[in-house]
Amino acid sequence: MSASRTARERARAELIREIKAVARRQLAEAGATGLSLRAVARELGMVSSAVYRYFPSRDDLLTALIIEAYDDIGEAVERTDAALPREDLIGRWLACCRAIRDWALAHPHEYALIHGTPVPGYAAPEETVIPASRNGRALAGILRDAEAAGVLAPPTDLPPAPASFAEDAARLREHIFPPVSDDVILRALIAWTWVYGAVSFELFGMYRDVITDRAAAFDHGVLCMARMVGLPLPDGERPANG
Amino acid sequence: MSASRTARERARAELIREIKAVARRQLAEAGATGLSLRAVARELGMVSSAVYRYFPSRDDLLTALIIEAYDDIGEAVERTDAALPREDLIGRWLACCRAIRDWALAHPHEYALIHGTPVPGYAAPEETVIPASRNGRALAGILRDAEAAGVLAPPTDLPPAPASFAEDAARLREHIFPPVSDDVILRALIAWTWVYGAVSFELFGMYRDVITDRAAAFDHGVLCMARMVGLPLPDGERPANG
DNA sequence: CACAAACGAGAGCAGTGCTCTTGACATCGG
DNA sequence: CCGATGTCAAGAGCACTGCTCTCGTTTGTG
Repeated sequence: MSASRTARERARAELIREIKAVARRQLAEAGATGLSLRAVARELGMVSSAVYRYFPSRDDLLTALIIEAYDDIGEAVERTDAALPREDLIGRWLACCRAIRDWALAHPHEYALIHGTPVPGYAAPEETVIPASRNGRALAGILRDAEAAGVLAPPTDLPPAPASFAEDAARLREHIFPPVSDDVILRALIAWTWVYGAVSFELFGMYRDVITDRAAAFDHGVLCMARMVGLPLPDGERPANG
Repeated sequence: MSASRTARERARAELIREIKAVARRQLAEAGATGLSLRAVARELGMVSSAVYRYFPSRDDLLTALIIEAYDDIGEAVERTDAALPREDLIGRWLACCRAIRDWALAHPHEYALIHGTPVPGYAAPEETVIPASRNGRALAGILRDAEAAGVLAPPTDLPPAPASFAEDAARLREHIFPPVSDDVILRALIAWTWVYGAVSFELFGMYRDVITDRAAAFDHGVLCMARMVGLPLPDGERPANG
């Protein structure tokens, strides 16, 4: 299985790896539209048509890189989460969100690839749907542990989820979310949305001349979102209330 | 002034307008990277090099289109806001956010241009910074009216803004925000971030197989954000509390 | 051993952004 | 009124792109 039989297959797998490695480097330097199959081939010392033996088109190579990027950020978040004590819920939540931001800042072009404008005529294939949900899964796992520990206390002064969300909530509850109310599930999606919105805004320059200490502002937003879904805030961040 | 003197100047202005119109149509159809100077020229019945007399490079044409897009969405929001009674604060807030979403859904490629991945080596020039803040200004205006009416009641169970935000808050308070606390200003920025994050997620397919009734979910998120900044919720959405 | 599949190399097609030169035209000063 | 000046569209051309096709050659297998 893992040990490819023939030398040809081993060479093929190795070459695919090399192509992806070079492509990823070029992607990191020049961005998605700057990724050139010919340039990749040139750097590898072969001719452009040879690359087409391994990736039938430029978009296929791009798709492979997108999947790698999803895996990369997904693994970064999961590793961060796994390194923390399970009972430190808010610490895990904050760390996971920070991991997303840190990864994005370290890999701006790859982040743009997976959370930015889809390339020209490029439609995200089905293969990219599953890895895209990994980060959401990690955050949902924290919610699950919070629910199991009985510490989930969502604020009651927010509007109720719309009735049309009930079916979605039921499906999500079956697959990745703990058995919490529709409200909490939708708020978790809102939080998930915000995290990526904030990272995108920061990366695409929207906070220029607006927010200086973006790391601190990001943490603050993440804690606000945690409060919204019902996670207990750390003592230092809990406001004075009677 | 407005009446250009020579026939040559008039012809030039007219041609610039035509180029931008054709380019915008092509942009709407094929996206940013699908915008081809040669194709624009072809459709206008002239040769590619002639276009360079009016736009020194493809990026300059793109920049012009970006500015137009900012103006377009900015005007859409402001017109929406102006059409509502000033005292209907939450109605204006909701309508403005909906206007952003509606515009983005109607002009996905242009939205991607201004809030998606920056094009390859393209760095957003200074001209695009000012029009980018128009939408934020509209939302801040609602906050201003709410503060003036004395109905701003931000929840107290959220963490306080970090100290490092004080300088930014002071500057923003001088320019576009009403004299409210640092907390409220930062929460408004969080809300602003969320709105665009949600629109981007929807547009880029992140809600596929997650949220079905995206309009309702968007409204719900917008109301949650309104509650977070302290706007009074409409009666129908206010949860039962004592 | 023979045959088929896989392979690298090269030529070629249609397209791109952009530059440079050329010749026609309009505008303005003397 | 006429010539100098500047603007214009057009075309050729450069370097690049994704992609296809055809060559021999190499490699693995029946």
